Amino acid sequence: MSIRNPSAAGGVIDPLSALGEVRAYRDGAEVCSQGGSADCVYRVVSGVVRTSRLTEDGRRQIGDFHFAGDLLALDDGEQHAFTAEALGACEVLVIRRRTLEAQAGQDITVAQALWRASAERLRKMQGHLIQLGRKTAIERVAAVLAQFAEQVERDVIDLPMSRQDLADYLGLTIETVSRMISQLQASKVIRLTTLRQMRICDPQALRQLAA
Amino acid sequence: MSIRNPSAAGGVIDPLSALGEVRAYRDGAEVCSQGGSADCVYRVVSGVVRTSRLTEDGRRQIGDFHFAGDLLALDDGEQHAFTAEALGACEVLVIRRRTLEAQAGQDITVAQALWRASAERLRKMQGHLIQLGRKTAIERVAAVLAQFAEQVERDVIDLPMSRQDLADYLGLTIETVSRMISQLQASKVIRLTTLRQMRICDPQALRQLAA
DNA sequence: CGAGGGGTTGAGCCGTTTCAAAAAGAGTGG
DNA sequence: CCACTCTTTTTGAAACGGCTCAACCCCTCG
Repeated sequence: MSIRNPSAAGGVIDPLSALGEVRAYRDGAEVCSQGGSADCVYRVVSGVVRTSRLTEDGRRQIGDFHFAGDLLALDDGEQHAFTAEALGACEVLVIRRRTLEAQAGQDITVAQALWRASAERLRKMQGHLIQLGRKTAIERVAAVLAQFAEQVERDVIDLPMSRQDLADYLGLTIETVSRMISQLQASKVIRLTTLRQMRICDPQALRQLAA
Repeated sequence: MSIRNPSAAGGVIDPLSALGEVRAYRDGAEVCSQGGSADCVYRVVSGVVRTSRLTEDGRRQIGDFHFAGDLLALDDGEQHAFTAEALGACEVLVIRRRTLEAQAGQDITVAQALWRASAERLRKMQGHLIQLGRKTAIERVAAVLAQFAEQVERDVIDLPMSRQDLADYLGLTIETVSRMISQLQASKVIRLTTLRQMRICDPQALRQLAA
């Protein structure tokens, strides 16, 4: 979530950062590719990374938007199940999987960090599952906006992703997302300042709509 | 998935079974409850367990159907995010979370088993996510049936769950699930022997439909 | 035999998608 | 700074897939 450096927060040296190198990615750059051999694990240092998966016939589902501190590709076996791409400029800590596994075998704090990170991903994914399975369009859009607002702890949120990205995250079409945003604006719950920035005018109403 | 005892397969003694006790549950019995304090982790020994989550207004989403060997509640923090219930008679290995964490701190094989189990859940959940976000009703139903058939490696599959369970797993209504099953039967892809048992007549067509 | 619970089927409705076009930005070169 | 183009977003109208509501069926059980 929004924890920048979970381990450092407890006064402990972050056990992961020493295991890999930080790489910079520019907007749209591919961090790893679906189907590619999964020999690395990633942690977002700065910026936002989107993970997505393509079906054979071209339908896309976005797994999540990952912010600083989030670990990626924990779930992969032989091959990456997801493509990860930078939304805007990003820095990502890249760790070789073998290095990480070796370290997890020696260092308990590493093993626990991995387990905890996996558990957090699982929890987030469960929420996503309910969104897609049981919520209406307006609920999904309201929920994702509320989530972003909570993450930055502000009423003004910047959207690093396109409407298409939002649609593919929410299991909707771009048109439906656009309509829901317009609807939220019409009912004075939010107000767009630019296409990619909005102000939550009525956070309570937004949470209510998110159900 | 269908791995009965991943560790024993490699000739190693299963590191988890010694850490808890096996309990028996009868049909419909609750293994753990959403919102209840998450002080245990579970592994299905025999039978099928369904995990589900209820929204405040009563909508239900089933997370998964868990078969022998599957670990449950790995994802939970303070409270269980899901309710787990027995579908038919079940045996479940119940392990205290504190015991497990302590053991994971000492025994690398335990820590790795946990990580691997989490990774597997994560992967399975990603598939589920695409189903809910991007697939049509017929594709979802075909996919879950194909999945069951693959699991038991037979063309005759027993459904331990009700139509309502299937609907809540697939993000559909009971009527739609029923219609899709009828449709599959009309097109000779499957054939119901009883309400809860069917024969896959054309496995290839089923996979095709699952997309 | 009657009651009750799951499952199926039908008709009509509604929310989301689809297709199409206009509007608003963003980027480029003069 | 303005014209021009290209892309993204918004809006509109119509079609469609899945949902809702309701009746019916089929078992099981008492």
